Amino acid sequence: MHSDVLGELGALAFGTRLKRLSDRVMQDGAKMYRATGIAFEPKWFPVYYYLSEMGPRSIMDIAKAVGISHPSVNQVAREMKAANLVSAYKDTKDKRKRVLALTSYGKQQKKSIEAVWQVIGATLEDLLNETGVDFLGYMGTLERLLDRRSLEQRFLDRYNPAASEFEVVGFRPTLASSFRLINEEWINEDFSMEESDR
Amino acid sequence: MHSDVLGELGALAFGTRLKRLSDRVMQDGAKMYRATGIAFEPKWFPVYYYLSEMGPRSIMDIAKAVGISHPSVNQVAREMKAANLVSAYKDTKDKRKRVLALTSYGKQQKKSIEAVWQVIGATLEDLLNETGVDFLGYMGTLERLLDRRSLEQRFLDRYNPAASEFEVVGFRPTLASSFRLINEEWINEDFSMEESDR
DNA sequence: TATAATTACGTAACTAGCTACGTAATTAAA
DNA sequence: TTTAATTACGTAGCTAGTTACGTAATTATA
Repeated sequence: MHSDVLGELGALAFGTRLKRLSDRVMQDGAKMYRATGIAFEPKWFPVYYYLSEMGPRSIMDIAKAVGISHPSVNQVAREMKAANLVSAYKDTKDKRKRVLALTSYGKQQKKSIEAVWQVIGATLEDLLNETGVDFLGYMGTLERLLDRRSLEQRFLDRYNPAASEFEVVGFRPTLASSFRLINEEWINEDFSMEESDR
Repeated sequence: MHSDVLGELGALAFGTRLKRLSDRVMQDGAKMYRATGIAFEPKWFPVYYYLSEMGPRSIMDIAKAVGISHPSVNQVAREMKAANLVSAYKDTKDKRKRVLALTSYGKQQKKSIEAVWQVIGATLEDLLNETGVDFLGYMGTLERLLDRRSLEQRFLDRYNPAASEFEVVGFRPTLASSFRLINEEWINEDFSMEESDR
């Protein structure tokens, strides 16, 4: 499809490819819901599912459980409220908390939504099966590896090993500083602009 | 880390998890560049790499090659131009086209950028190796499967098989319409709003 | 060769996440 | 029991992509 420069690049292009794949899947996800005519959006999925399984929960509970930031939960909540799927009320024990719950309409919709989920789930399952491997399982492995030690931390340990907990050999500390130096000169660069700006 | 409701859900949560993982990797990607002090952003990566390998190329060429939309390329181009990494000029043969090229400064920066890429690449390679499987390879398989037949198409064939090319058995066509019906009633719903709105 | 269709591009507005920051409520510490 | 630290939340504004749409240039067709 795309001639795909990214394939050649190995691990370096992992992030770019992952994002491209994720964007593709999410876009088609939205199209799938739209095709069914159901009033539901892909980004509501984790919050709706969590509330329907666990009952009323606070904003932060939800954020932690589904792995997104609390402002995102808030945003989703506003939209789902507008669609009459959830309502919100203050926790009486802890007045800082705002608790979300499915409305009766929200609960009642579950059957229809689950029917759509069933088809989407089967579609994805078939796709993943076609890879011939346990892709979801490997993705889980990756998630757990990053839970243990973030990509940033992994990078920093390698980039500036002197600052690392276990004081590795080291001729690297200079590397970090040299990048910084290289980068500070660019201001005095002479450069030749071409035409066409729009 | 997150108690993770999504793991239980199997293939259905694939998109959500993929996005969450991709967001995580891209965020840390930005942090890695920042840590080096280099004036470079993750989203410039595919465009910069493509131009440095292929020489001057038009907006659409780039968009197709790296698999993003042309407005995105445009946006990236504007930023890279502001950073003096690329310049743009009209194609003299085809005046619709605008061609991007690395500036002399842009070319000259390649060594420093590649030094950073080397460390990022090694970090990612180690991470991926820790999964114990050829994760990139499986991701490639998935990409190719979706190139052949999009997720949306796979869904539609299953959801409304009558409309499919190969006229499958079928008691499903009704499914699509029933969803639509269910969904059109919701306007007349009675619903009980609770307090707390902010 | 005139006209229709297509292509390349730019702009605008939308999406779904994020960080940063401020405020109120709760919990811990002095 | 004051006071300090922490937690929960809301708002604002950023990010990196998207779709939709308009215009100019090229290509194909009648």
